[in-house]
Amino acid sequence: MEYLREYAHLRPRTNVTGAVMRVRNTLSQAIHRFFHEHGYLWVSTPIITTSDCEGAGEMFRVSTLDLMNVPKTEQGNVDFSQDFFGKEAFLTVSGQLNVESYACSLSKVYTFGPTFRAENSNTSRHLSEFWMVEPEVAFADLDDVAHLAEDMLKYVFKAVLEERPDDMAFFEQRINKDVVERLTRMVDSDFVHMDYTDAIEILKNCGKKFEYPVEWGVDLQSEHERYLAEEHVGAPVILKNYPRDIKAFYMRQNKDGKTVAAMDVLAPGIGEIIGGSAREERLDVLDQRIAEMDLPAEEYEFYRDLRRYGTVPHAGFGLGFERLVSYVTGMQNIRDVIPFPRAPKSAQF
RNA sequence: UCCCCAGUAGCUCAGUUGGUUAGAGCGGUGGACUGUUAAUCCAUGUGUCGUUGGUUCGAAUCCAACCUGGGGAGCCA
Repeated sequence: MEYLREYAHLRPRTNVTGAVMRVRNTLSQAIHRFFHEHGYLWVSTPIITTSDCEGAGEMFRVSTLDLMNVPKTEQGNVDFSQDFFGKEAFLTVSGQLNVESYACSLSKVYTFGPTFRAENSNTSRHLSEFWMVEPEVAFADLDDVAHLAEDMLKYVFKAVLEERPDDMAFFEQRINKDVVERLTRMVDSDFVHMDYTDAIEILKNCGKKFEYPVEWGVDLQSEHERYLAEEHVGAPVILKNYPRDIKAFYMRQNKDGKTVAAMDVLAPGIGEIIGGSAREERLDVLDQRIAEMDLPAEEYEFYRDLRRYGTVPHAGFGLGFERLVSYVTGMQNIRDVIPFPRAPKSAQF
């Protein structure tokens, strides 16, 4: 597979890539169909953004300035007022902040489009350019979107099993023998929902030695997530209500003052496939968080206005589309489930 | 970005106590033979041994840095 990535004329003609791309197509069609049938509107959020504070890591710069001859201000900084948009611009790392605006007017919306992260992530589950599905629901809480995630996953798994049995049989035979069985099992069984606090207890009492010790308040390491999803549950598990200190500023504070209404869906073999939360709709609480985390408040004005002028409780999540394709097909490397993978030091064709 | 492993012929790989002209299989090419069907037989290999530099009388082999890929970790989806 690594070798094939170097040959753009060959890779798409192989049986593996053909099967992956057919399943990928089925999954994306099924996602749109699921949301459409449930009354969601597809909102295409911008790919170019001038907000450098979307909160999810390094961004790619978008500019038409001449790199050999960059205009400078009197202070010697780069003069972005002469750039194409008259200010700094980047490729988006998430449509969430934008789509929240539309959730608060159209109630049930989702984005499905490319996102870009300039992180130096060299792993089999990260891409620099990947597609993300982000539903956002007004008047929903964390449990609502946890169940939405579960329903959506079951719907698209069922669609793949029904529409692509030939390709799934191929993956079962050649890539991963469990791939059909685990999807079939999941379609008609309830997901395990678990509080972070309970997960910590399970990890502490499981008798297994971890390289990183477990304690309430720590971020779960890969080895912990893997134990929960692969050994303890043996299926995707939904973890909820994480400590506030390890999560993003926009997640809704719980009453206990310690945790935040966040959830992750952990899939065996892949890890985090979905990350979501209830959004903090109370302006004073949000401002307090922005201050605590030392974020530039002036960058979040439109986001604050969304609370200031008639606020609405809402929640949503982000699904890494390629991670979903990886899980469904059993393909181990995420670079093999996208037509033209982009990763650090790698952007051929 | 960190740790580990790998990079030798078109492909898959062998080759280290450092030693003369660096190997095999497959493929390719030329020929022979043939009721073949993964044909067979004979012939045929001057390859920046990933890159750059260093150690040495001598480096594919030892050292350093870098590049690319794989596995793991971090970041996250």
